[in-house]
Amino acid sequence: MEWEKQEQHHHHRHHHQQEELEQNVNVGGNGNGNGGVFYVKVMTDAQVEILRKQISVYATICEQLVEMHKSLTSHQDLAGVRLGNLYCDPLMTSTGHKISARQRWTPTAVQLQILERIFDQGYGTPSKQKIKEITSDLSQHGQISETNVYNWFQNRRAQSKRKQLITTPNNAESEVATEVESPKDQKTKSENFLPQQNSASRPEDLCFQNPEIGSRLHFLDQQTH
Amino acid sequence: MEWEKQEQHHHHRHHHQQEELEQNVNVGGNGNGNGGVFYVKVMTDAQVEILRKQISVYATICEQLVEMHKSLTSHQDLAGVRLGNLYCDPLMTSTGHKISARQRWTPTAVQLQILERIFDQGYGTPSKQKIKEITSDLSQHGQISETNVYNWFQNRRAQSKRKQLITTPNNAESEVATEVESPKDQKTKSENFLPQQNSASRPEDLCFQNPEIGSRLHFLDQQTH
DNA sequence: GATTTATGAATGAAGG
DNA sequence: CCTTCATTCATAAATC
Repeated sequence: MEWEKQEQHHHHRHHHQQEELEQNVNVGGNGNGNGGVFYVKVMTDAQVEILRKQISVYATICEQLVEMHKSLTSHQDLAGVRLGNLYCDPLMTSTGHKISARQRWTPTAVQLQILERIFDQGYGTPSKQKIKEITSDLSQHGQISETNVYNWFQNRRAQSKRKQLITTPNNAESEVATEVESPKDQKTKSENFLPQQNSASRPEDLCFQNPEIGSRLHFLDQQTH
Repeated sequence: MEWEKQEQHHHHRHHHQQEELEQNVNVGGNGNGNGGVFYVKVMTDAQVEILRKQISVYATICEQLVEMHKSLTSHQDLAGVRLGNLYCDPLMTSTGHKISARQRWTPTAVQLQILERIFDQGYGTPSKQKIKEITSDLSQHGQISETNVYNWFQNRRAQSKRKQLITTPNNAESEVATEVESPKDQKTKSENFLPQQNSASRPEDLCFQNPEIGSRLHFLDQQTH
């Protein structure tokens, strides 16, 4: 749609508010020259649809929250928390064919959270003894081995380091179309969505540190009522 | 900000899709006198980006709610709930599933050509220095980052390898039940079953794999079917 | 425009 | 630790 096309034109622009103002003037000033106020739709249907889609995802997350609460409070240490009617295929096909099992460990949400917490506490790679403890703890929340834990810390640290390297080194936002990337993300030619800018726009920051954005939150409240 | 002001002008409207459509017609019909329908860009890029940020904030809030809930419901062994310091990329759930859209890099034709040429020269994964050079070169032909280049080579090599395996099934294996992974076969994700509770405890999976998502704003009606 | 395919990206694991 | 590879997931692009 038109917005996408324009996005192309703005590949190298900066996402500053000044431009927002300018463009807003354009919108308001288009059409006839009379100074009269007419009502324009402020979002296209497609845009609204995108919005709706995303919001519905969050809605579902909230729903899942409820489900999870029920599950966890009713049988907390059950091996499998059944969320809704997830596709939890029992392990067999009708033909008795070999089914490929997931061959690598995948941390459960709870495990991940715990791991992250430990990681954030700042100690480096845990000692072997520590690993054992952690593994023991985590095994309450799913299959896990010491090797898994060890690898996880190794990889987590590497990831952290990498991110820092990419985020830190250049501060040169000076001139020409510095479409600076955040760690991994690329946006480039966005067709459906808006360019995700650098880490400055991390919602965490916005949410907990940037009062301005925070105050804008109620917009969505309006939308969803 | 501007956009909010516009919102003010429309305070009387409801946020229903039908009305969106109607208003769209209005937009098309106003302005200059020609009877043709023209479309104006109704949100500036900056405005849309702000919106995106807001959504992103909600994404984070939802995620943290989920995390918090997990903590509260399974915290027997946990000291306290730390919401703020969770590792979480703003745009992703803790499981790495993307919530709000983040565009992924797509190589331009020229970039692709160059990359292929370098790849064909046979050297393996370029060194970091090489990566930098390549990235630098390619950036003349479009948005790109070193990570993109690195990933590209990784994936390209893997692809090459896969193809070789497939086109060289020399040794006639006992064809009975050994359906080797064909390149398209990798989508059989629903075959994850495993005795672990992994998949079952990840609400996010459900969220994003549910095809019903996307059209409705029904908050808690979402899963009732 | 729904479904399928190709591929960018994320990450667990292995090797050094 | 670092690098590399294998696997997986999400999605852009292609196809129907």
